[in-house]
Amino acid sequence: MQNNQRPEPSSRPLLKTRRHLDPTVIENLLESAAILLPTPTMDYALSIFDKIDDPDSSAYNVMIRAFTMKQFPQKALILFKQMLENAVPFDEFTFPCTLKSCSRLRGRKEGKQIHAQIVKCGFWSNGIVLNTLIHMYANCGEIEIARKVFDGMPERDIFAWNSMFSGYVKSGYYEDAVRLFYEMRALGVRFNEITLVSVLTASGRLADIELGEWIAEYTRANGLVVNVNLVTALVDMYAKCGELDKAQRLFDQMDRRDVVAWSAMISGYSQARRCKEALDLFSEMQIANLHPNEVTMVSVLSCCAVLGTLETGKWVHLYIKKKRMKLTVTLGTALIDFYAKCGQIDSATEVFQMMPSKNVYSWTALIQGLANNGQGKKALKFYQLMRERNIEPNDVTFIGVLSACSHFGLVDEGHEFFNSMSKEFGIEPRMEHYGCMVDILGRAALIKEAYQFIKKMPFQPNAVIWRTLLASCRAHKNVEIGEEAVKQLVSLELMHSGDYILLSNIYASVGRWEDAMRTRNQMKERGIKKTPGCSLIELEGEIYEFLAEENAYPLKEVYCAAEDMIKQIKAAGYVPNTADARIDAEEDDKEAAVSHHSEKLAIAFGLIRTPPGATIRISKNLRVCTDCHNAAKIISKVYNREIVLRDRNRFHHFKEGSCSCNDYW
DNA sequence: TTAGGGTTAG
Repeated sequence: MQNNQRPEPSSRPLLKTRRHLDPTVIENLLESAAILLPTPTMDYALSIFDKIDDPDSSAYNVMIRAFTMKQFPQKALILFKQMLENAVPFDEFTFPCTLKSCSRLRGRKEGKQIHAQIVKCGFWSNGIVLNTLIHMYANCGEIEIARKVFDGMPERDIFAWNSMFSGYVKSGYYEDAVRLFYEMRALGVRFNEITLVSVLTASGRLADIELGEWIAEYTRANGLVVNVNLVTALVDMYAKCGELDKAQRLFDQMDRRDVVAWSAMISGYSQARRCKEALDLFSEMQIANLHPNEVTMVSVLSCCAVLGTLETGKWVHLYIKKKRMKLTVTLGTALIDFYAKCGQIDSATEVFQMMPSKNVYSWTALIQGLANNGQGKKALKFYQLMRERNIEPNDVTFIGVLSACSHFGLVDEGHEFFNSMSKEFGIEPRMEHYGCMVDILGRAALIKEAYQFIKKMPFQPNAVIWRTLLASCRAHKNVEIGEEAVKQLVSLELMHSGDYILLSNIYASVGRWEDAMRTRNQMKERGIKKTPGCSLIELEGEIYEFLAEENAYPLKEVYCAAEDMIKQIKAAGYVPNTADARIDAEEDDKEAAVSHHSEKLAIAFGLIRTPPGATIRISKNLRVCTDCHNAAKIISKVYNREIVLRDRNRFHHFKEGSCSCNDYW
């Protein structure tokens, strides 16, 4: 070239020689522009395509394939429609990519229309077409149709089997995936690494460690440990089977760890509720210079929510914004849940409103968050809005809705929602929903009604139900039904230390101090140890301990001080109840959940008695729960006191009825 | 031209 300049990326030389009219040349050029050129857009390819007078099937196929590959599935389908309108004949290469685009878009309607075209054009026996058809149906939630196509195939290759496995796994039919794998082996069909990845996901979700170990052994024996996808699936399987040490060891041995491998390991710790370790690993990931993505952040935020590390979570949110990460439904929901659990309900609402798409999880997280942060009316408003948007609620949504009703004494509404579950939505109420109803009635002082409600339950009430009733009896001083609840708990052999404390407090509430002491002594005699419900008050370096259940202060004095504070809280419009403590606690820490109530009493006592400027430290590893939070807010206003509550991770500063929080690690 | 790993609400 004389002028040393590169030619413009156009077809000028071709035009000069008029070779651009040669269809073979045009098609090669189109393929290069659409598929081989590493450009993220399709502008150049489109300009060539538009110059072709009557594009044939091959030209369309190239464009459809390129749009599918470059993540423009919508455009691929538009071109397919154009082919139909322009009567361009489909061939065997048209369908696989078009169906893949349908899968990406979860377009089952479009997929079915394309299926009709496949039958019409006589491609119903083409193996590759059928394989992608299975994949499309399985990905669009039509797993039964996918299976019908699979079963109807005269010959199934590895693609057909793998499409079926991944379909089962993506739809959550893990047992079916495992069953099919055993069938495959019984038939002597060869599987490959891709098969194993899907089956590992299934065995992890089912906690089927036996199958998982078998695959791990197979992987080692056949030298497959070089496959990053397969090893990541193994790490994930071990983590989901509760074998975190094995998962970590395998992760450590990996030569190359990508963002998915790190995310799998972080989520492993997160799901095992080993949140501190998950966050440590997240720091390590950054030191290793690996960039987290949306999926990593979901696990990280979930840990921040559990630990109550507001500052860390806020940093994660800033990072998400700075890196312009996509606010996916999952990520948005994790953010809502994080902010709500840290008491920042306005930020949770803001995130919800920013989300481009929402599902039942996001709505439920917000409703639950609002209900737990004392905004029951708003929670119900969002439920109404959700219904107006035609989002179908599920069983979890109703736990949020019913708990909003209980915080606000909405008995009639509670009944209506409870009845609507099965009538309108075909959801049979579970133990938890009955528990919510008992709580609603109990908080509203309808103790007899709550008791009758339990009696009419269609299945045996569990200890939580009786404990909820017992807590209501304590709040509303009902000795008779309280004793009945205890009788039931004794018969179920599920009496906890907290139940004795509740019964003792019921006696105390009606001035039966001897019975109150007798109940506590009974607990000691029966060797039932109470998790110390103590609060520590840190004042000028000195630590003062408050033990509610011991005789550090006479029972009567502790009780009356707590009662006085509860009156103040009620006067300010909030109804405290032990059910919140139970909701707040870790699932495996029931003992702590129950003792939390006594702790709140101790805090109440401490708040009133301690001098200004004191820091109340929450004992054990519990978070400052909603009740404590609200109590402190109200006390700071009513008693005009500055209060600092401190739990494992945060300082909560209360002043004039509002709160600000700081992480301290 | 078709198949694969990590994520959310109780």
